[in-house]
Amino acid sequence: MTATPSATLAHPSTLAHPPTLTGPRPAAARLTIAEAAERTGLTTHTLRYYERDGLMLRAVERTSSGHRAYGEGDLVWITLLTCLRATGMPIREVKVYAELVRSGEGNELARLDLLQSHRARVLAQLAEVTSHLGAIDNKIGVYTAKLEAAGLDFERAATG
Amino acid sequence: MTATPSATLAHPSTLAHPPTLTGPRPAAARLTIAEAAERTGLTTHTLRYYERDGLMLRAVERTSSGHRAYGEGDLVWITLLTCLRATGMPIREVKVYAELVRSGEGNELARLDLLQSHRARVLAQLAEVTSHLGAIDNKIGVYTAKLEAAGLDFERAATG
DNA sequence: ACTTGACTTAGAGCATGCTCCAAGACAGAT
DNA sequence: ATCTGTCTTGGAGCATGCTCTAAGTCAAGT
Repeated sequence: MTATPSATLAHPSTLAHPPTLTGPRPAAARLTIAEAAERTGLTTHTLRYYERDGLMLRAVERTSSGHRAYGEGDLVWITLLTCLRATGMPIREVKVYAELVRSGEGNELARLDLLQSHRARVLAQLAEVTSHLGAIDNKIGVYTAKLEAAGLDFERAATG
Repeated sequence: MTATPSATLAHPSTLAHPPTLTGPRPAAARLTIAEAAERTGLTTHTLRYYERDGLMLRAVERTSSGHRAYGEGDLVWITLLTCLRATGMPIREVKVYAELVRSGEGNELARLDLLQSHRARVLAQLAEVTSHLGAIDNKIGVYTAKLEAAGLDFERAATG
């Protein structure tokens, strides 16, 4: 389980030192897809699916044997994806955002627009859910009162 | 367009007076499925689907020609369904709730349990979304600052 | 009588977002 | 050398929740 010297990238979890890379990334710890899945809370299936579907900024790096090697930047990006998805942004739109980021600087206004209109939708949805939750709370109140009354009756009957 | 006397139920929207019903419901205004759809914000397709799928407390009444005639109670129930669905309760579980209500009094505790655990899930989800929204807000802040800085640069360049 | 329009049904189709499968590659251990 | 475990791929499958279609019924209008 020691670091094996390799011209290309060996299996990430076996590396004590970062290998020499030909890509544009600086040396950093790499994770297998299983490790990335654990850190992000997604499944390996979902990670592959996201990459296939164009949600990643670029193809994830590979080891010499073709296995994915996730870097810190990948994890940060996946975390953002998770925020967007968890707030209900459809994959289609996440893809648009990814394309904007991928195409480099100069479109910050477009990114901001996208995020802000998403934000507005999320706020609207939060308000809607909260309001419907209020109605459900009322219902809960009705049943609670009913059961409390029944409970008192029961106690009265049992006591008296 | 006046009320037509009928032994059974005529087309609801043509009725000036409630017809005599053999069912257990008291006389009340009845709505066509299109009207019910408009009032509830659902589509006629969805209303039929909900009924087929067992989400209604009982089969909706019919006119003599077999058309659905929604009563006040139906609309109230559909409103509750909408609250549950809009807060993310799966149809499967709405069906369980409907079955509890349908089976009459005596299971108020079960209904309360169901509603309360749903409420807990909704609160958890609201918290999660709110937290992720915070991360998105940060991102928005970053882009806003960036663009403001660029705007100042632009103004400086244009002015000086 | 005929047209129009809203309704009926069973059942098919679709959008979304995963989730899983089968066949194969490869590294490390025995 | 072979076994084990983790990975790879393309593509199929699935759960949810509608959404729509086709063929037909019916009542009212002309």
